[in-house]
Formats: sequence, C-alpha cells, structure tokens
Amino acid sequence: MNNPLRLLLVEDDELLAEQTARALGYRGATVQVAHDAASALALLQQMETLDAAILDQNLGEDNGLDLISPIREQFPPCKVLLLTGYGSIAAAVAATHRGAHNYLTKPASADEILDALNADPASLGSPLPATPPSLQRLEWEHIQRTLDAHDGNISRAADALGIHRRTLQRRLKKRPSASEYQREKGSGKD
Amino acid sequence: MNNPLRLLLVEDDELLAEQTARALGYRGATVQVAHDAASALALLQQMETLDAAILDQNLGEDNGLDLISPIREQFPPCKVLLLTGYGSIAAAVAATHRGAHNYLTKPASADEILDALNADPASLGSPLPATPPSLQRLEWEHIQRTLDAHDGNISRAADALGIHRRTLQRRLKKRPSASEYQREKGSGKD
DNA sequence: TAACCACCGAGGCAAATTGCCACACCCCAC
DNA sequence: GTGGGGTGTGGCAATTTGCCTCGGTGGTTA
Repeated sequence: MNNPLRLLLVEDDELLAEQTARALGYRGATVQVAHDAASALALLQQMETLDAAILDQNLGEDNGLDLISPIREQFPPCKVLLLTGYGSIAAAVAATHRGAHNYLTKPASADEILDALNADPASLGSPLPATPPSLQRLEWEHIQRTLDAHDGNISRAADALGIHRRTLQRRLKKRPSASEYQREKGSGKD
Repeated sequence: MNNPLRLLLVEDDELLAEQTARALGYRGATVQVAHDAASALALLQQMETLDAAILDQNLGEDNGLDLISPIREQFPPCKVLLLTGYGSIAAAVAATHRGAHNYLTKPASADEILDALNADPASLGSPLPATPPSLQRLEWEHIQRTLDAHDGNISRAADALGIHRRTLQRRLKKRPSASEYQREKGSGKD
C-alpha cells in the first residue's frame, strides 16, 4: 500500500469499470482502464511496468482469457485476476491453466479484488470449506450474480432464473443486507 | 482405450472407491486404489508408471491436495484430477496452482472422470456458459452434493442445507430424473 | 406531441410449498 | 427389552409462489 500498485482493469461495462477503478484508486492503486481487448493490448504496449491485471472474462465479443498470455509475456511477474459474472469451476480451472493468478465472480468489491491479488492461491483452499452453504445463501448469491449478468434488469433476470418476476421482486425486497450493489441504471434496455 | 490407462484412485469412502474403480475398469483402465494418503504414497513407491491419478480432496484427516506434488515429482507427465464433495472456485484454483490437471465435484461418473482427464482444461471454458442455470437446477445440484457429503443421510443434509427434513424428503421424491443415485447403503453411488 | 415499449412496484387471490407436529417402522447397540 | 437415530407418511396452518391486473416512469419513434 505504500508503493502504489500499478493495475490494468479491463471491463466492458464502462460504469462498473469506472466505479471499480475509483474504488481501487482510493486504496492506493494506480489504475488504467480498457473496455475491450484491443484497447487493452494497445494500452499494454505503452506500459513500462504492471503489477497486476484485472480482467473481465466476458468482454463483449472478446474473451478475457485471451489477454492472459500477452500480459504474462510482457510482464512475467504480473498477476492476473479473472472476473466473471458467473464463474464455473471449469472456467476457473481453465483460467488458472492459462496463467491466471486467481479467479473471482462478480460482483466483487475492490477489497475482494485486492485480497484475491495478494492471496497465494496455491496455499488457499487447503482447509476445505466443509460448510455446506445453506440453500438460502446459495440461492441469494446466484440471484445476485444473475442480476448482475443482466445489468440489474429484474424482468430478464427472473426469466433467466426460471422464476416469476413478481417472486424475484418480493425476494429482493426481503433481504435487508447483502451486498448493496446499487447502481443507478435508470432503466435497462437492449 | 486401446492402450490401458494406468490409474491411481485415492478415495476414503471404500464403497465409493470400489464402485468407481470397477466402473473405470470396465472402460479399459487399470486401476489401483488407496483409501488414505499414506497408503497412496506407499503404493506410489511400487509403481513404475502412472498415467493419471484421481484424488478425493477430502481424505479424512488428509488432504488430497498434498498428494499432487509427490505424484507429479515421481511421474511428471501424470495427470491429476481432484474430486471433492463440494467444490468451490477457490479450491479449484488452489488445486490447479498445485499442479492438478482438472477438478470435479462429486458425484462424478466414470465417464465424467475420463472426460475430465482427457480434456485440455486450458482450452475449455473459453465459451462462457452464459446460461444462467435455473434456480431449480442449481438447488438440485447443491442438494445432491450436500446429500453426498453426508453419506446420503437425509436428516443431516437437510440440517446442513437449512431446510426442514420433511421438505428435503418431499423434494427428493419429486425429482424423477437426475442421476439415479440409488445405493443400498449409506455411501457410494454410481 | 403522442403513441409506443420495456421496465418497475404493488395489490389481490388461488395454488403450491414449507415448517412442524405426530406416529409407525427398522436397524443397531446396549 | 430399551433407547437412539434414521426413514416414510399424514395432516394442517402459515408462508410463498405463480399469475393477472393495474398505475407510473423514462426512452424511442412516428
């Protein structure tokens, strides 16, 4: 934290990118942002150093995974963190094989991102969770992810989840806490 | 399948180990079985070759992850597949960093195991699922995993899931499909 | 400007699900 | 035998869900 981390954030949702970049900036990092693979690569060309890259796996038509190699070639010690709306175990394994340092599912706070970058993923996970997450918690997290993947659009998220819009509405209202995650999207559209 | 795969299976549930070994055997593999880390290491000493190892992450007091290094040191080309009752993304990343080839959650059929061994995990996962699993499906899978982790004990699984035993019973009866999951005793499945 | 369109929030109601009681039965260890 | 844990089942009230219906808002387009 004393020596500013130099970060590259690649995230196609511009709003989320800006928010995240700002949050990381507050925590003492120097953040550069790109919204697609091409501009990320262009940005990379001009860089002299890079401590870590945070890549959204889902970059419109591009795939964040394909950025891992170029980054690691240019800056071998650079850590790469993958973010995705929904993470699957298979995707996490694939990302790791390609050189990613860690893998997170959105929504991820700036603190979670920094923790994931600092953690040593090989030593983590040894203690098995062993704690079967309650069905409630699992559902809630899945709902959050789905909502995130649909830009907060309740109607479409409900459809994707296979439940009624009214039901999703009611469930969302019932949770007092959980990750706030409010963004002011006036109203989603295609 | 022409050239017999030589496999090492490490699984502490003896019933499940035997079933799995048999199923793998039917598919043309030569399988050796160990039920704990120590005997796995002992077995390893006597081996001349090994194509792949299938490790349960949860070996009683031992952790399957700790077997990866010895195996890979002795047989560098050997593929290592981790199995676990509940997989988390973090655990999958950890396993991969330690040299695992792939990572599966139980219950996994012999075919799934062989597929996971043959697949190139680095190339997989590129096409994002993008298909938000329905809440129903997610719940169902989680229930299956939890049930598996509790050796089929409905009462304890229900408790772990945070739902009423009666509810879990009713849900289980309602699913006609899914993996059959018939077993005569309190552990192992096909 | 008005006419759409997609979305959110909410009310109401029948139908389904859940939680929770109780009871019978089984198997195994004392 | 007795007790303890596990399963299967029934019944019933309380909650939740699905579904239909509005009204309101903000954008887009004729």
